[in-house]
Formats: sequence, structure tokens, C-alpha cells
Amino acid sequence: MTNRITISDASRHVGETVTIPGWLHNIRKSGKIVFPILRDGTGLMQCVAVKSALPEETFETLKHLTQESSIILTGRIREEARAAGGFELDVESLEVIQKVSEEDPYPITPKEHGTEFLMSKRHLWLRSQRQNAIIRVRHEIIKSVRDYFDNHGFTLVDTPIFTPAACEGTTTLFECDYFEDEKAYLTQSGQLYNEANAMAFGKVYCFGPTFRAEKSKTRRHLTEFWMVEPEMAYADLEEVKRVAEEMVCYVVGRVLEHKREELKVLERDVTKLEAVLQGPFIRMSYDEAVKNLQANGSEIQWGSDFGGGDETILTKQFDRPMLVDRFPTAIKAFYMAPDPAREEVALGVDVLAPEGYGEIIGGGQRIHDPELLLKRIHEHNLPPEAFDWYIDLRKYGTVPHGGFGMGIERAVAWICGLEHVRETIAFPRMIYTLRP
RNA sequence: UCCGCAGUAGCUCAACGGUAGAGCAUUCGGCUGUUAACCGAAGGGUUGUAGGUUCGAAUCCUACCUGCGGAGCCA
Repeated sequence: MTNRITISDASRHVGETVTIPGWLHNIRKSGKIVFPILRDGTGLMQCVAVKSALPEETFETLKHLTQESSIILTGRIREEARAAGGFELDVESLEVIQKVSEEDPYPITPKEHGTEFLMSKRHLWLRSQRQNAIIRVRHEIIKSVRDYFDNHGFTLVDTPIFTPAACEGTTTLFECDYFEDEKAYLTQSGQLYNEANAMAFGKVYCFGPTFRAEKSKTRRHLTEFWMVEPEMAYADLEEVKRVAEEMVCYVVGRVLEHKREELKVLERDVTKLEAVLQGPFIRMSYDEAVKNLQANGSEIQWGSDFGGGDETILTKQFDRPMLVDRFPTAIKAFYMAPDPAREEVALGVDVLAPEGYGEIIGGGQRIHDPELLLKRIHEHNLPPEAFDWYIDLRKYGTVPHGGFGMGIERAVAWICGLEHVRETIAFPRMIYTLRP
């Protein structure tokens, strides 16, 4: 018969006696009155326990509780301007599920800690308000990405994690020895399968984990990350760009609409996110981008890819994301369609997030001409027999098509305004980081 | 793999060739409106590891280990 609620619902239970199961986030003591801060995963609630209003044993037990002890508090909810959340619970009774030992107290104290230490306690760090807010924003981003595609005629067709060969030749792959006759690798993109699926369903997307065995140690890289990849039949580069822009705007709008509190916890400057929706994204060709960079002090030459600093120089000039297209064919994947008007550039596009965040999306139009595809496979020294099914797609009713991939963690880092992608996923996997 | 920076109490840091210290956390005491509460006291250390220089090393030198940042590659 207990009136069990969550802290996020407190405003609807003012004046009621309720029960909230949770954990002791912190406690402040002042003689005969104590203020336990209860955490239940949905928020924080300041509670008040007055010695004179409680049995001696209850008060003493509460007073000596340690941080993160699991407790169930029962009391009356009251509006209270002095409490952080605007509501307060007058404690009437207390059930202790477990008191955390004084000899081995909760390691994450309400003071400063370094990232190295916090990462080693990632399983506990997730309980903090800030980490909680990031993961909740991540959830909203993923949900809105799915909603966007679901509402625009895309069918979810997930692609395999085990693959027989590299989707894109250069990057290193994780090997797996289980399968008979040949080695398997963890996927680094669902794109090739997506193309088959697009010919079967028209518009598709896949959403799943991706693995890159790169020796990268930067704030933008994870070894295991999540990617959403739409692919559309009868679509050209312009359509790919249109969909990418519309989707990003939808996602940013949804986060602004539903996750204001979380953005506040993260101290995110929401005007920066609102600016994203104020007008069309900046459109720039690779040629223009190179000229822009050279004029701003970069040593980039036409023909090479952007360095990390280059993306920062470009994106800091605008308050909206940029669509940079028509990269040199030589630096792009074998399946990227060349511009018919200019063979040396490919119909590829990157979306660069503002404020220096850089690339969050890469994509473009694929080669649909069978002869050209075969030629490119040879030029890239790829074994044609490994791509026989992929070549089939060009033999049986080939059509212009394209799509893109968005890295979820990079999108989360940008929208949350984070320094490093490692905080955007509950248990990040990086080189040298497998635990916890 | 390469180039930088850093490892001192559970945590965040100080001491920079001459007795290892503070704040937080923990314990005890005080306080009926606290907001990373505050005030007083106590316990807590093989200074990342192994060598070397020196009368004496947390401090200087060498190697290694670990972490962080960057490059390449990418979402």
C-alpha cells in the first residue's frame, strides 16, 4: 500500500506521504537536524530529518549513513524554495538496504577528481549527475535519429557484425578465428550491406556498433562506437546532403525540446544549439575549403585530407554545421562516385559540427556503373571475388544511390559540449582501455 | 608506431638537493535550515618500478611501466 514514486515525479505528489527507494547521494548534518540528499536515478531530492520528530534510533541511523548507501525513505513531499530541486521530503521513516562500509567508503567523493581516476571507476562514475545527464541526452539522440528515419519511409535493416573482408581497405580490422575456412572480422561499416538492402527496400538504415582497430589516441576516437547509416536508392549527392541536414536539425531540435534540464546540468550553452536551427547549413566545396584554410594559416595542399586542426579552423568560423563536398577521388573509398563533370573529385560529403567539433557525418553517392566499379576495385588492389555479391547489385537493376554514416558518440559530444567522446558511452572502449 | 606532458595519503594537489604537508573523504566531538555546509581533534605514506650520482634524492641522471594530449587514420 506504499505510495512509491520517483524523484522526477515529485511535483505531482506535493502534500502526499510517499516512499522513494534510492541511494544516499550526500548528507549534511547540523546537530539535531540532518539533510540527506537522496538519489534514485531520475534525480536528486533533498530530505530533512529532525531529531525531535523521529524515533531516536531512526535519527541516529540516518545521521551515520555513508555515501551511496542504499536506502528507502518515506515521508511527506513539500514545496521548498531552499532545496535545490524545489521540493523537499520530510523524513518519517527509513529502511536501510545496505550501509556502505566506513572502512571502504564510496571512492567518488563530492570533490574534484581527475579523469583517469574517474574512468577507472566508470561503473560508479555513471551515478554522478553529469554522467547521468550525458547518457540521457545520448538516449534522446538515438531515439530521435530512429524516429526521424522511421517517420521518413526508411526501414530498419541491420547489417552483420561479422564480415569476411574490409569494407574500406585501409583501416585495421579486428580478427576473429571462429569461422571455418576463412577469417572473419568485426564490421567497420554496414554500408556495403546497406546498399544491397536499399535495392530491396528503397530506403533503409542500420544502427549498430562498429569496430576500428586504429591506434588512435585522441578525444575524437573510440575503438568501439555506434553508427547510424541510412542508404537510399534513386538518390544523388544533393539528396544525401538534404537528408543529413534535416536529420541533424531534427535531432538537435528534439534534444532542445526534451532535455533542457540535462543540458543545464552539463552547463551547455543552448544558444549555440539554437543557432544550428536558425538557417541552412554552410555549404562549401573541398576546393573552397582548401582556399579558406590556406587563407587562415593552414599548410594544407589540394589533394590531401583535412588534419584535425583544419576542421577546427573551418568550423570555428560559423555557428552552424558545414557540408563540405567533392573531395579528391584519390583520398576517398573505392565505391565513391566521381563527379561526372570533374572526374578528379568524388560526390562525397562530410558534415562538420561547429565549435571546433568537426566531422560527425561522412557519406555520399556510390558508384552505380558496373564497369567503373570493377575498375576501381582493381585500382585499389582489392580481390574482385570478395565483392562478387556487391558487383551483382550493379548487374541486376543498378540505380544511382547514396547514404551516409553518423557517429553517435561524436554527435553526443558535440550536442553535450564535451571535451572527449569517452564520456558519451557508458563503457568506452579505447586502445588500452578494456576495463571496467 | 612517432612526438610532447605527467605519476607524492582513498581523491585533488603542495614541497623542487637538507625532518613528506594541506583540503576533501573516514572516525570521534560541536551545531535545528544546510547548499561541494561549517568549527575542533584523530588515524592514514616503501613519493609508479629498477638502477645510478650524492654525506644526503619526492627533487638530478638512465631505462622501463602506466596515464593524458597530439600526429597518421577515421565517424
